[in-house]
Amino acid sequence: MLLGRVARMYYEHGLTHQEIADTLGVSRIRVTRLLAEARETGVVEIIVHVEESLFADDERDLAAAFGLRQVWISPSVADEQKAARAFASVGAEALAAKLEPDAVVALGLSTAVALVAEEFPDHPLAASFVPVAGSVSGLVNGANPHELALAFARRTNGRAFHLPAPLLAASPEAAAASLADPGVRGVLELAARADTLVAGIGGTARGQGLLLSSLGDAERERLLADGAVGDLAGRFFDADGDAVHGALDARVVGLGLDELRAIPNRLGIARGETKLAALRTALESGLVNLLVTDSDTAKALLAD
Amino acid sequence: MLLGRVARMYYEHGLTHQEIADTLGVSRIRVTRLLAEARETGVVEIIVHVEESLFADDERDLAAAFGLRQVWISPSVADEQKAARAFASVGAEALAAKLEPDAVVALGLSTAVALVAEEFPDHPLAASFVPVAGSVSGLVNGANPHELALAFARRTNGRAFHLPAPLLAASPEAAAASLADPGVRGVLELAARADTLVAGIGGTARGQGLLLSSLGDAERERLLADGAVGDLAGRFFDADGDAVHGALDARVVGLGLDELRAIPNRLGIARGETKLAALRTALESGLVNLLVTDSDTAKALLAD
DNA sequence: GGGGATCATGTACATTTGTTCACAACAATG
DNA sequence: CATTGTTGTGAACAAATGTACATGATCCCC
Repeated sequence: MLLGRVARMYYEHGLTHQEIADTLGVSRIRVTRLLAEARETGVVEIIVHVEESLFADDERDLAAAFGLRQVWISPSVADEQKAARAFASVGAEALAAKLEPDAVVALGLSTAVALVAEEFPDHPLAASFVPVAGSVSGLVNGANPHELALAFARRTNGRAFHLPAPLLAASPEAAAASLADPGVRGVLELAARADTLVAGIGGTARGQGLLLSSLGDAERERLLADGAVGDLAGRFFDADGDAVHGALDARVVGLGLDELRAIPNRLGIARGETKLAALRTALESGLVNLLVTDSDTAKALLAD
Repeated sequence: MLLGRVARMYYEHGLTHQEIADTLGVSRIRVTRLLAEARETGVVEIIVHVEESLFADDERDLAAAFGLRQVWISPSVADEQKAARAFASVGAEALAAKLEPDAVVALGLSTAVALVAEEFPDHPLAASFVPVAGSVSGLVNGANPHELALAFARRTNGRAFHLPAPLLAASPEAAAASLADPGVRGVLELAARADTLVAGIGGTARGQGLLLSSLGDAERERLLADGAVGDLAGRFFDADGDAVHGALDARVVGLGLDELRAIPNRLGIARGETKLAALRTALESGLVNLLVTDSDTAKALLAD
């Protein structure tokens, strides 16, 4: 077990990579890689014994300001990749905290949620993961609700459901036909009874979010004219947090805004300046009652 | 709790010192130091999940070759300071493994044992620590048996005993007088009944060990002429592992070699080329039945 | 027995981390 | 009130670590 020896020499005896390489007769780079592997595989476990969360005060303030049940904040850093990972791991922590064994989790389609799935720890909870809307067509590498449900299910030893329908049907009639399908309806009914919703919150900037980016400019303009300020799991809402019913809304195959709002735990996952307006509305109108965001966004939300 | 936030940002979110410093508005150096503090104070705990020890095969071979009950080997590295610390921490591990609550531990005076005391983990065992010989006069920073016993006692919430006598009396008569003192005798009798002896093994090179370095060259020559190859806790032995009785031996205030040998667990702690001959004899003659050494010394001992 | 992919490896470099030093602020001591 | 030690600080440097890329091995499929 070379890996274990390397890990112990490094973490228990404080030798450098080079020293370990010399005593073991391997290259330094190999030691570096073995150590990375040891951390990834859990051979090396690092525990920080701190009860309080990183931004405890901001989390408390945000919860109070918007009447949220709980808030989690990840650290903002310049390095976007790192910030995204930190954000996702805080999201995973938040979801894990709310998840009970055999829970039913409704999943909104969102790149943020997809990242959370990646970071989700391996804990056998046997939960069920159910998409709240159909899939986008084409390759959207890993952000399709079905893959997403699968990723969560794999990590929790749970079950993943598939909604065999497009997120956006070609016409209102086609959407209605999809919804009439027993398989589709069954899954959506299950999603509606979920304990917990996990969804991203999207803004209305051009090209933002999986739904908007699949629309033309004309349709987007129409949405804005109808008062849309953002979307939750594929459903656009206006400045009061009410659903924007229109041509687009009728083509979406998924739970409606009121059905989403009926789910007890509604965990919103969003960060970034472009999402601020949507986020503010979603929080004020109670669309979500649990929030994961980053510290910059939190500060902006609190700066009122 | 700045410390905790820094630790979590670093270990849970993988930010760099600089990134943490920027988000928290402190200097990078401060972050570096806080992280070091977090590791030292145990706020950050690093566990390596590996059952097998570092040099399991050599340990097994050495135990078999010399009929030892158990052997612990620390990694040898060029950096002497680091090697010493690794050695000491393995020594601490070994002693901790053999220590039962309320045990009586006899302590041989040795810099190696002193280092072990430094590395000994804080575990409340309520053991008693008893010197097997008197103190050296003058300042030998931290290697006096009394300080040594205190250091162990502090970390185990145990009791430290003091032997109010010099290691080396001015004359055989003075030594006898010391031994006649009820306080001294009481402590030595307790030491003789110890469950475990922890002692360094010294060679006979000039200036080596606390005892030899306090002698003149003439006395050392005399010792060699009498056949001494090394010492255990202040008592010199010859190539057969038998006591070297002579002018020096009569002046030492402490347990005799036979009394040391009567202690059930005898943990020898020694490493280095200069100690090889002494170590080999001590092992072959059963002066110790438990051994802590480093990998270079282990290899040399096995190369027969 | 060739391609062609995948994997492991090491070199060279970039980044990150740790350490030494000099200085300043403060507290204890004469 | 000077003085000595103690502590905390950051700048500058030295060391350690991580990464991108190039190379060579190995396997697999045709």
